[in-house]
Amino acid sequence: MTSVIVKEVERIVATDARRKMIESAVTLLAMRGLQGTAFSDVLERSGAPRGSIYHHFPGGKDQLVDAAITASGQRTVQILDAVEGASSIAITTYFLDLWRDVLVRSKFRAGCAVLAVTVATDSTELLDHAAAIFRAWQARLAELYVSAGVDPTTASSYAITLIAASEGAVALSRAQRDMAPFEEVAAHLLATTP
Amino acid sequence: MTSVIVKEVERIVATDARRKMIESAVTLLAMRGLQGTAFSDVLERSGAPRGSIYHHFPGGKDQLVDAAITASGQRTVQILDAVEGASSIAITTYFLDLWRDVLVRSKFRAGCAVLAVTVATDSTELLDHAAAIFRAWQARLAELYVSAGVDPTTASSYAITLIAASEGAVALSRAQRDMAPFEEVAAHLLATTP
DNA sequence: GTCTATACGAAGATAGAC
DNA sequence: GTCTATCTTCGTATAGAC
Repeated sequence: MTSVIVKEVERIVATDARRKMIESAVTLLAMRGLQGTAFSDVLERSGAPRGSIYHHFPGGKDQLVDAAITASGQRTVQILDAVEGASSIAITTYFLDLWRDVLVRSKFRAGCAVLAVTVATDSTELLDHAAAIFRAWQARLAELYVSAGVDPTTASSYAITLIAASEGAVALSRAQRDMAPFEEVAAHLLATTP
Repeated sequence: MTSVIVKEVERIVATDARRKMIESAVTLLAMRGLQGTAFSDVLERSGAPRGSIYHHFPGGKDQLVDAAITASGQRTVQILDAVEGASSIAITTYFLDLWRDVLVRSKFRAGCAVLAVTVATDSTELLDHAAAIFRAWQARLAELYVSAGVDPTTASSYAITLIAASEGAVALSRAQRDMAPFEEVAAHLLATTP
C-alpha cells in the first residue's frame, strides 16, 4: 500500500513537470514566437517526459500556450506589488526595468510571450486571454499611479501608453540587438510620467 | 523570332507575379506571423504558379520574407511624403491613421508585418533588415517634425516613441478586437506631440 | 518560366503497453 | 503518469519534363 508521503511526492513531481513545461513554453514563446515553439523544444528544455504532454494538457498546444501566457501575465502583475506605495516615477522606472531585464538577460533574444502570441494567432480564445492579461497590467499600473497621487483618468491613459510603448520598444531593440531604441523610448516615457 | 513586344509583356507578367507574391506575403505576415505564413498560402492568395517560387526567390522563404518586409517598410516611408510641410500635430495624426486603417480594414486581423517577423525569427539577417526599416521610419518622421519646427533631438526622441507605442497599440487592439486600446494610446500620443 | 511529382523532415496528435 | 510507436498532416525544397 502506497504511503501518503509517497503520494504527496508524486503529486509534487507531477505538478513540477507541468510547471516546468509552462515555464519552458513562456521562454520559447518569448524567443521564437507561437509556431516557432514546438512541443519537442518544450520537452527538451523542461526535461519533462514526452508522454505527459497530453496528460497535463489534453487540449493540446493551445492549452499549453494559454497556460504559458496566463502564467507570464500573472507573474508580471504580482511583481508589481513591489512598488506599492512608491512614487509615480519609481513605478514607471520599475516597469521599464522589467523589460530591460528581459532584453539584457536574453541578449536580445527574448521579448514578450503575450505579444508574440497576439501577433501570430487566429484563435479568439487565445486573443481573449491575451487581451485580459494586457487589461490586468493596465489596471494594476493605473491603481499604483492613483496610489501615488495621480488622478484616475490620467493614470489609466498613461498606463496603457506605457504598456504599448514598452512592448514596441522591446521589439525595436530586439531587431537592432542594441538597447539604444529601448532607452530612447524609456527616457521619453520617464520624462512624461504623470 | 520572338518580338520585343512579346518579351516585354513576358517581363511585365513575370514582374507582376513576383510583385503579387510579395504583396501576399506582406498581408499574410501581418495576419498570421512568420511561421504561420506558408508558401502554399502565398501562392493561393497571389494566384502565382507554384513553379515560380524558387525561380523568383532562389533563397527560399527567408528571401521572400525579406522582400516582403522591405516592400512594406519602404511603402510606409513613401506614404509619409504626403505630410511633407504639415504641422507637427498633422504628422502624428497621419501616422496614427495609417495604423488605424490597418486595424479597421482587416477587422483587427492584421498588424505590422515587420513586427511579426521581429518577434519570431533568429535570423540576424532578417533582424538587421527589420531594424533598418524601423530606423528609416524614425529618420523620416524626425525629418518631418524638424520641418514643422521641432528641434532635432526632440523630434528624434518623439519619433521613436511614436513608432514603438503605435506598434504596441496595434497589438493591444488586435488582442481585444476593439479600437479602444489603440485610441487611448493615440490620444495620449497626440496630446504629447512636440 | 511554369508544371507535376516527390523527397524529406517536422510537428501535432493518438493508441496501447507498462 | 509515463513510455514507445505510429499516424497524419503540412511545410520547405528539389528534380526533371514541358
